[in-house]
Amino acid sequence: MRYSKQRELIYGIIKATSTHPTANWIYQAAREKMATISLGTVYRNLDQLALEGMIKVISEGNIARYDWNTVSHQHLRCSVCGKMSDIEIPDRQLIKSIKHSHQFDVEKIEMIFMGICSEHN
Amino acid sequence: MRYSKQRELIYGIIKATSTHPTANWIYQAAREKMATISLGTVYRNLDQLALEGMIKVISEGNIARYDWNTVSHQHLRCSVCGKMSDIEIPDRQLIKSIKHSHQFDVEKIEMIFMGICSEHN
DNA sequence: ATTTATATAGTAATGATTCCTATTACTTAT
DNA sequence: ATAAGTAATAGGAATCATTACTATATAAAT
Repeated sequence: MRYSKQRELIYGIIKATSTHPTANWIYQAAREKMATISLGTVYRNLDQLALEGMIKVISEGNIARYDWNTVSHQHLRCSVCGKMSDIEIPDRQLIKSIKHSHQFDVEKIEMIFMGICSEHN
Repeated sequence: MRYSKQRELIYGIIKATSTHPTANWIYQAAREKMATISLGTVYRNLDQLALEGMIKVISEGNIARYDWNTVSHQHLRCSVCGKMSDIEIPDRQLIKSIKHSHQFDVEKIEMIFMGICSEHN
């Protein structure tokens, strides 16, 4: 993966927000800095950044979201305001017990907790 | 929601499999029994069945899957064979601790454990 | 049986994502 | 510094899942 200013721009945009943006949101933000950037470039770079482990992909409700926070964490999604926030869930014990009970080697966990956030209950 | 033989057919197809099928898979299966059924009908009925709590929707990797098993459970997804299987995860304690730590009322949990199943490790 | 309202088939439209290709721009060797 | 080689880009077309639209059909209520 060699350097490109498009990728630097895209990565910078992701790192500067905590809104877990979609590809299209990132594309719109990128266009304000570089008018000619294309949506395909955004997708390709998101894929590559994810492949290199520099960002995380969250797939929920048939639309991908991207997250600069790559340390193991999960998400709370408020059904009122739609906001997605981070939460750390200890999973060592869980992974171990799944290995025992199902002989399944867990490599990646994606949890989404849907409900009502503190501002809307 | 009034009776229709299309819905009965669709529900029957879902109940008869444990493959966590996609809408298209269900549509193909339905067409073998009723040649004129339309994809829109499949989607509409899946939505309605989910709304009534008769089936569960699993959204993973930008494609929805449907599950007749509506009791709380989660999924293991094998990255080799793609098979998705069920697992029960006790979540009472987890919900309670999220309420405490984040003042967030969890209503629904979706967990996907990606890794290697017992047949491929 | 008639009326009323909901469901359907068929098709068009949308939205997210991927694919394609000619062009551009890093990188490396000269 | 220049040229060659390779990877990345822009722009647009194609694909796939899902939703929307509309005229017709069918279940339910009277």
